[in-house]
Amino acid sequence: MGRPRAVARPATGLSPREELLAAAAELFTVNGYSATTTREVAERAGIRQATLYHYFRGKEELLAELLESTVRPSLEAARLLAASDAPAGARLWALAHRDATLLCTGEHNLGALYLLPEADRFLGFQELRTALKQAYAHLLAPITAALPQHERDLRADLVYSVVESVILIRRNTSARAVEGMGEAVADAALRVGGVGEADLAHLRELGRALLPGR
Amino acid sequence: MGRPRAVARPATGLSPREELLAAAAELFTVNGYSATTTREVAERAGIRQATLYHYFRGKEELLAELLESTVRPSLEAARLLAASDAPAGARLWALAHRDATLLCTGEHNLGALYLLPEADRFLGFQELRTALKQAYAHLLAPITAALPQHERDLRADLVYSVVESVILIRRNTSARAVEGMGEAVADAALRVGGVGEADLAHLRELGRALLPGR
DNA sequence: ATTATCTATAGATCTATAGATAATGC
DNA sequence: ATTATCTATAGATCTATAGATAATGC
Repeated sequence: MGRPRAVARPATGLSPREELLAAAAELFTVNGYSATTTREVAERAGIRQATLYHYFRGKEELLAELLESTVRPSLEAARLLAASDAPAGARLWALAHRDATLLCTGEHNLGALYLLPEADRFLGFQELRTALKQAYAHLLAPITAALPQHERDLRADLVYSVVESVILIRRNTSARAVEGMGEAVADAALRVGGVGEADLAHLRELGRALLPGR
Repeated sequence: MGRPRAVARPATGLSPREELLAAAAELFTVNGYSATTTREVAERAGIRQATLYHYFRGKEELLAELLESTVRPSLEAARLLAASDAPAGARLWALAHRDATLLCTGEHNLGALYLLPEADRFLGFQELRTALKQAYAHLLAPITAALPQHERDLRADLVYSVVESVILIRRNTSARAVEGMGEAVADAALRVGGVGEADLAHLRELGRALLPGR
């Protein structure tokens, strides 16, 4: 109920709030946060600009919600894998696989939100992301145990950003080449971590068994 | 000559044009393009907003210039290495090293400009970047010759984005941990490409000899 | 005369708020 | 009465241009 919309449209099955988030997701990822106006978001969702404020306190709340809801599933996967008793390398492979797959699938390239300069200001999001990064570092630790600390930190950064690079690949190629991306990225993450081909083949086998939906 | 500035400042040795570019570099990389106003850029450079238009046609020209001047040195390195007769793997290592070092050094994290959603619109820049990406793909080709085409393309994307991930690392850690970054990234690029540890040690040796300043 | 700078501002936004309106529910 | 929406708009920008000004050079 409530006053009818000025522009009628076929129902999407989404709530107005969800329609607004979907519209913001598309516009923020493609055009950026500051370049996107509340009017564009609202009209794309089929409502007038002012009505957006019935569902969100402002533009910032839209981005905050998108950022957190995007990183949360990855963090959830990290927590599940932390409980497993498989070798760390296998869990790292599975985490990278799951994460890359999450970043590849989905209507929009939501990971691109992480790259927005504005994302740094959103502390709730940064906290979740730091936790995720630590999960990677923790799983990598046994693999790089022999290296000096400085090298280990660098490896951890590299492994984490190999996974994030899916975002760049998806943007650059603009194709939705999801096929095999999970495995390719998980392999790449372990290779960058310093795992040799023989160990990798073994860990990949174990890692596959840890993937969801099995 | 010309009318004196409203706000006097110690001379920087830079031309007004260069001061404007430096100011824009800092603001665009930290706050983004759309979030940065011409007033902020100008006042940071020590002049009034309107005077910016004496040196640039508009805000877009500032970003266009920064984007192209950032990617050009990498492309230059790629062209020099294309002429070498060292093994492709060694040249790939050297290119990744040079590129990572360029992205790490420098006052601002200029590579972050590549990540701006607005960068896609700048065709001159995109052309240069495509050429650089092709240089990587060309050097990687002999290494992945045995793989099916789809895998090869994916590897090429991964190798290229390992190098670009330096931008993300530099932003995330906010430290200027340049030390060893070139070698770490070049190693990581070859590992992702599928080079084993024994070959890597050899190619690294050859690659070092190709670095500038030797 | 030339030039680098300035002040002032037109015109076009953009965000967020105020308050009206047109539905349904009780 | 409640609520989701609307229209209208205040106030705050922001970009780019017009035209004045204060130097130097000839």
